[in-house]
Amino acid sequence: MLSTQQQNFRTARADSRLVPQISVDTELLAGYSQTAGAQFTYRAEEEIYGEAEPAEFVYKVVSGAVRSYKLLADGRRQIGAFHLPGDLFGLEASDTHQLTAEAVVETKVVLLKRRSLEVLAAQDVQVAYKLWTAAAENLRCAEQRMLLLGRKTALERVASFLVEMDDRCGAKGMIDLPMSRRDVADYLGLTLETVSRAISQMRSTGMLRLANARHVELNRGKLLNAMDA
Amino acid sequence: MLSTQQQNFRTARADSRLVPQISVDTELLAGYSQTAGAQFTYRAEEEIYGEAEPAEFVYKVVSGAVRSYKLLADGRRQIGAFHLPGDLFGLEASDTHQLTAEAVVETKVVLLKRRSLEVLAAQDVQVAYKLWTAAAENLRCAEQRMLLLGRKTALERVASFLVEMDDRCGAKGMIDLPMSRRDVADYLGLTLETVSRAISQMRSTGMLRLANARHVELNRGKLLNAMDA
DNA sequence: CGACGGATTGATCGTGCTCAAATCATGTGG
DNA sequence: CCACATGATTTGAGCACGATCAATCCGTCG
Repeated sequence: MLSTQQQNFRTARADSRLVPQISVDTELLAGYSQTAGAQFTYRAEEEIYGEAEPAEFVYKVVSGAVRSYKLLADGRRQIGAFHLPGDLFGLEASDTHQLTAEAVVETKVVLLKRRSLEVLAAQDVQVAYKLWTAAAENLRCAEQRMLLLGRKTALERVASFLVEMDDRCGAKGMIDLPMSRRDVADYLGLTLETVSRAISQMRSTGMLRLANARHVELNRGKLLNAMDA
Repeated sequence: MLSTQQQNFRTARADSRLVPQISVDTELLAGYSQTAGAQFTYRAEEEIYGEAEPAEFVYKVVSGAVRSYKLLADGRRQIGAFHLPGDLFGLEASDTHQLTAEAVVETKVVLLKRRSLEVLAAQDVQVAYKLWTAAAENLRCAEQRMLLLGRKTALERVASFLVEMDDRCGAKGMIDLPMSRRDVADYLGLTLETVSRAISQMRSTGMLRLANARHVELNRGKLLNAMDA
């Protein structure tokens, strides 16, 4: 089911303003190791939790990739975030999850009981403070995405996405996308055909090259011009 | 310059899942009263702070309305949130603001030094915890808006907006919009003409009535059907 | 090799945007 | 009080970007 390229998507996270899930790891995982350090592996396409389910755990991606999304009644889907190795997700303040989370490819995560995290936060100001900055960082990414979804053209959206992924992955200019064109489309508020056409157009204008559909080599200079803020 | 209807927009906040800025008031303002309780009034259209400016203060709306937005280089604007009486805004974890904030109409705010809030949070777990839930609540609203911006039709967006405003205002089913059609459009990722047409269509199908352009009476039942999730 | 799912490309359609004009509301000065 | 100016809103006409429907193309795996 899994291509090797998909399985190999586990590069180190680079520092970036665009990274949606934050690395509060230090403090959080100090407490984390005391409480519940279960590692778990989800198969590709497997659901991790559903929207409106009780938020029992917080997750940290070890390897693989996760998509968090919302659905409308008729099946329209908006992916709110992709979670890559190093990212935390499922960290709600409310007691139920706000989005559904699924493994995009085979994905290893470590689990932390939300309850114990809250206890920790109630005792340790450092942890509580980190929870705040984590949420605030996610909020900043969401604000950036609102600008993209509300006001950018298809080409700008795809360019922004590729640059974001490049920033979040290891080798600069070389991206192994773990997700399908449909996932990208649902992340950017487009259709998969429009995403494909945008990528083809970028290829023809030398903004990028494709080793295959999932492996992209960026010409960041040209791409950033097409991107706007 | 200001219509009386605009000045009168200061209804009490109702409890709602859609409210973007949260009421952490209790704890925060306990600390707040110790530190800096300056009240300030901004004229309509006046800038409160600019994107990328140092985030020196946190604000709480007393009366009026505030818009927070981002711009692209060519002037396209995405309003990330409207802040109504009772809402906090400008509460960043980073040391610079991520959006520009402007008074929509004449607006009274109370100011709190961000620095003193951080000091407070470092001492008091309750405050730090409240900061987290505040940011997380904002994040939840942002996730909801991403679904709207990425996947809803014009009609659904306007319907969702009106219901949101209704939930956030006092008298149910009666809304006094403080903002122009252009502001609404930039909040919903549409043009002002499309917003106007959507409202006209809703009027003709009995979903709402207009006393004037800014005063809307909703038929929530019919409206909610047109809205989807 | 053939089958399958994902991606690309093509042709056409439609929602929402653009450009433009008419209408309405509010405020000003005669 | 009314005529007029101004700005916001509504409405109209035509267009364009991205969606939809459909046909290959390609890579992977049986």
